[in-house]
Amino acid sequence: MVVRRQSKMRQVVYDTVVEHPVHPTAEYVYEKLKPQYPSLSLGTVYRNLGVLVEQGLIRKIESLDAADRFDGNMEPHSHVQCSVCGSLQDIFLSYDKGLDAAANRESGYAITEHNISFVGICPDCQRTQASD
Amino acid sequence: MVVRRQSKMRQVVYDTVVEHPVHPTAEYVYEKLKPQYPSLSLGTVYRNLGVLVEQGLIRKIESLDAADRFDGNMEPHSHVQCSVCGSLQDIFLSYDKGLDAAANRESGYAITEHNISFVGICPDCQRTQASD
DNA sequence: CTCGGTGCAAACGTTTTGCAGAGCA
DNA sequence: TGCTCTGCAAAACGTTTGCACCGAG
Repeated sequence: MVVRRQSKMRQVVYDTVVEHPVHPTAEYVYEKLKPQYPSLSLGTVYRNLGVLVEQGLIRKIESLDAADRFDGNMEPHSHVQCSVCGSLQDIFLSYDKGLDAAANRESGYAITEHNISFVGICPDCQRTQASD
Repeated sequence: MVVRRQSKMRQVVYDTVVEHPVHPTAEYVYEKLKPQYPSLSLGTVYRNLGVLVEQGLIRKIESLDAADRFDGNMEPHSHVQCSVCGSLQDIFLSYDKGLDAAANRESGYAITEHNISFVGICPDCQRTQASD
């Protein structure tokens, strides 16, 4: 891998992902930083997110939406996404190695990891729907 | 929902998804049908895949690749994708309702479903790598 | 001075959409 | 006839990339 320099932009991109409670999209990171760094470009955000993922500092997670989201919490954990409003939250479950073994038995694939993603309705949207 | 007509194109799109062992992308379905239906357009394939998903006849599944894939098997099951060649295969595991309950306890979301996706290396690629 | 980082804009691959015409019920 | 389906092409969308310049080491 290429040796990376310290970079201001990469640092603030990283901080934004880690600090933000909801796992942000690239677009969100861009919008968030733009006021403070008016010269920032979206390409740089994508480039730095890519570098950070490659360095194992953040993870890319899929979501119901089209856009990728990024997660600064590297502890193994799952996610639940609200099918109504799209909000995404962490779920911490113990990693079940038995699933990998079972999957290997069935498929012959050498399993390296699994991801469990939940779909549901968040507390806020439950309230909103109840009061309809 | 709008009342849908029977449609030849929708039928053949459906058949292609269901019959194909590997879960095809929209592009693949298009390429597969084009020789037999030269006037077919990619827009129609996308539209029909969308309608079929909406009708619950097929599922859209995420993959490591950029393009969505579609799955004509509606039994609840998981998938494993090869991180080397991208091949995708079904995995049948019993649905563990306990996971949904645990996720609900942790997040407060009303869980409607979960998906387990495995990443691994397929038998073919294992052989190829071993012989390197 | 060298090489990585950046901004900008163009390009990319996938998917959606507006429109006018075709065709089933 | 009415309404859905279709082909076509353009556009939308998230993302990547080529380029020239900037700046840290």
